[in-house]
Amino acid sequence: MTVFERIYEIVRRIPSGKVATYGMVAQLAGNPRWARAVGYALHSNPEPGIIPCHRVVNRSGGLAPAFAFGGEHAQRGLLEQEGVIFHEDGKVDLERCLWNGLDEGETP
DNA sequence: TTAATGACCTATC
DNA sequence: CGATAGGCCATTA
Repeated sequence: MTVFERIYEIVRRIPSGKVATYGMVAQLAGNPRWARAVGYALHSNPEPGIIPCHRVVNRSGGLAPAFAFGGEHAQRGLLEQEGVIFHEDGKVDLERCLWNGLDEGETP
């Protein structure tokens, strides 16, 4: 049992059309300082295809400089396909697509 | 066990 | 706004 497993649980819980930040995942995982561990966990990506790493972005709303799926371009396409809004800067609209941590409980 | 690594975050200049 | 520095943590070799 590792933080690893826990992080995957959180990432998997991210609903489509929304994105979560490493810090958020870390916090949901149990500790807000696992941000780095989260990045490492996804980098390891022991279960590709099951873990939507493309839904995980940094605090700026931008992805890693070298995404594993095929680059940031691939991620942008995937997120756009899910309904995530992107800015001209190539960053995600955290104001609209940032996951609040709830599977369905929105905040109207 | 020690040392090294990393897809982070925050603060400061 | 861009760049730099430091700090935190877990995983791997």
